[in-house]
Amino acid sequence: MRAWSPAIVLLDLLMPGGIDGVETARRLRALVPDVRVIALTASTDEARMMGVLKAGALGYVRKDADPEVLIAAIRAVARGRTFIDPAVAKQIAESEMPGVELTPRELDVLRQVALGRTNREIADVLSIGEETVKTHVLHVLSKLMVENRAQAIVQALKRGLVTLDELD
Amino acid sequence: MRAWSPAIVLLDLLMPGGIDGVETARRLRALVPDVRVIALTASTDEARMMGVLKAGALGYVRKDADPEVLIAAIRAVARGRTFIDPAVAKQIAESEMPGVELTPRELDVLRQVALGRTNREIADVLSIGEETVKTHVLHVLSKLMVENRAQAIVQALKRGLVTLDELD
DNA sequence: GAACCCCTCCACCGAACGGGGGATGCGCGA
DNA sequence: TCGCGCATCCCCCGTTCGGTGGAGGGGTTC
Repeated sequence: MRAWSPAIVLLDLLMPGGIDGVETARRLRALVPDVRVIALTASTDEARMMGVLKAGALGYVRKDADPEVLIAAIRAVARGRTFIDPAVAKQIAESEMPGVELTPRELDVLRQVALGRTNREIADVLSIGEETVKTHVLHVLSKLMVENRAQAIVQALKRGLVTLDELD
Repeated sequence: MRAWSPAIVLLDLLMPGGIDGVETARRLRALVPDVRVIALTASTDEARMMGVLKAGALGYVRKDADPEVLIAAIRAVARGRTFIDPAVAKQIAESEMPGVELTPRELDVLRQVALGRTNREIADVLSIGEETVKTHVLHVLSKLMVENRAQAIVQALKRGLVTLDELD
């Protein structure tokens, strides 16, 4: 059974009527510590992914991924590296972002606000009226569900609407 | 697959018989400027870390880190933020702390400012007078060499006086 | 065309902010 | 003892913000 020592296991997490895939991975690694698990899944459930990674899987690939991705995963894992399906990574990245949709102009104003500019200054920079700036700012505050520009800045940074690096 | 989707690369720095991971990161970013690199490594070599960050990586995570850390890194990097494995960050934290020296009280006030609180609210939270808060705020603005609280927040974040995670 | 969003602008108001004067007390080190 | 930094408090003043009410034009969608 353990004749092949460091092997790679492509473990299907989709086990409708069976054992939990996460538990399987855990037991597998308990039995054969050197085994390298690549989780194959149809879902992109984040909780599940974390679970399986905790269980010791090195790779995580979606079933509908390109064969190249799977090959890359196998190669990476064979070398002891971790590999996460870019599609999954992307999905995680975009998940749990309470869809704030700012208009382009509102984003312009928000960036200026994050620069610490006053409404008057923003108006000059964007070549619009100060009243217009105030309108945009109020819309931004409303959409971000905050009460003032300080909180707006923090939210913008948290949501990646603005990055610290571009602030100077 | 939207055009602006940030591509995230989990780059393994351990490349025994191959190219230097740092160089790889550099070339990667040269080819695809928008790519966001997370460095995965087994070592905690500080020089190497600085090198790869200089090469344009946004994240730096140890291979033996908890999956949560990896997820957090992906999230942060997707939003354009940098992410350093807390374990690694802690290790190098002692080495350098450049910059401004705020008194403990000023730091308290600064954190409250970053929470978007008004002077009046800060006064209540810290159980001091509003006038006192104003004094501290003015001192902070002066020390950080900024003109208003918005800029103070940005500077505080840049200098690590406050972190995004503790803001809620 | 009607409904709707986005961008632009205006007036008014109270609250909050930034900056300038001060002042008192406390502790710590020269 | 005498500074000096820190923390606390006070008044005054002009500017800026946040919130409310609008209004008009351009664009898309149905």
